[in-house]
Amino acid sequence: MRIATFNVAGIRARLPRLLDWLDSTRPDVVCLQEIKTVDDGFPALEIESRGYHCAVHGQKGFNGVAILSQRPLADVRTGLPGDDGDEQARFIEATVAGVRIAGLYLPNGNPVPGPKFDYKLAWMDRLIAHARHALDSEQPYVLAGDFNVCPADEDVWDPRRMADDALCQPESRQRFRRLLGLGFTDAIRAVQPTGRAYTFWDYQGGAWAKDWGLRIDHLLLSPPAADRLEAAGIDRTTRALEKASDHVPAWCVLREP
DNA sequence: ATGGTTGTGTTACAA
Repeated sequence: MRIATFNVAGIRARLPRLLDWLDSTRPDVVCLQEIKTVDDGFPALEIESRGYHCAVHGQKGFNGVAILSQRPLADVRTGLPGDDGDEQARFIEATVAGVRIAGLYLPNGNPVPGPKFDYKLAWMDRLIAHARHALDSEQPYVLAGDFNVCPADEDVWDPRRMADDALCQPESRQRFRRLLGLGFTDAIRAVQPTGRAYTFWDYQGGAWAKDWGLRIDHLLLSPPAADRLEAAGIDRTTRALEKASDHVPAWCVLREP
């Protein structure tokens, strides 16, 4: 089963690129972030015409997540538990062929310090609590999405210039490490333990041309999921296309049981 | 030097 995550930065602007990529790579499941539209604005017909079911958790103008799957999506849940007052559409979860898959768009958190950074850390605490609960099941569990966290300095084009950024703060990294401490495996680092594996290049300042990137899109696998890990990678070349997202897809392949 | 780019949905805001 090939599972991918892709921050599209606006589903309507990105639809041609997304459809081309679906046709050429044919992932079984795709977690999308930053669709930036309400449920009714999601181009479900076009995506269904490529053979994908859609589960959507949208929001007007900002955020918004979705899961696409060639096989039917079961037990869809939307919203991260732990704060009934949280209106931001950043979390969706569904089961495909016995694998529980969460698609998440973690808050950016800039500027630091401030209320947005406080919200990021609180959101990560809720994610840790939810993930710990999900691990109680023997069911394979995958957390896939834009985590807005660079786990280590080698995931940053220039750690000194990014030192004040919310994506690189010790508090953000500590919470990411706490997820790994629960037993999750970082799929990309499992196949490529060191070196550059960027998934994001800013639109500004010619970042792509200079390879000024960040690794912030991740797939975390529970132990029963990691046992089935066969391959993982990053579709770097999509960043060079016309009308590209500032993120590229990251993916992993789990052996069929 | 407080810049630069993109998307959404109106012309400000988030990333």
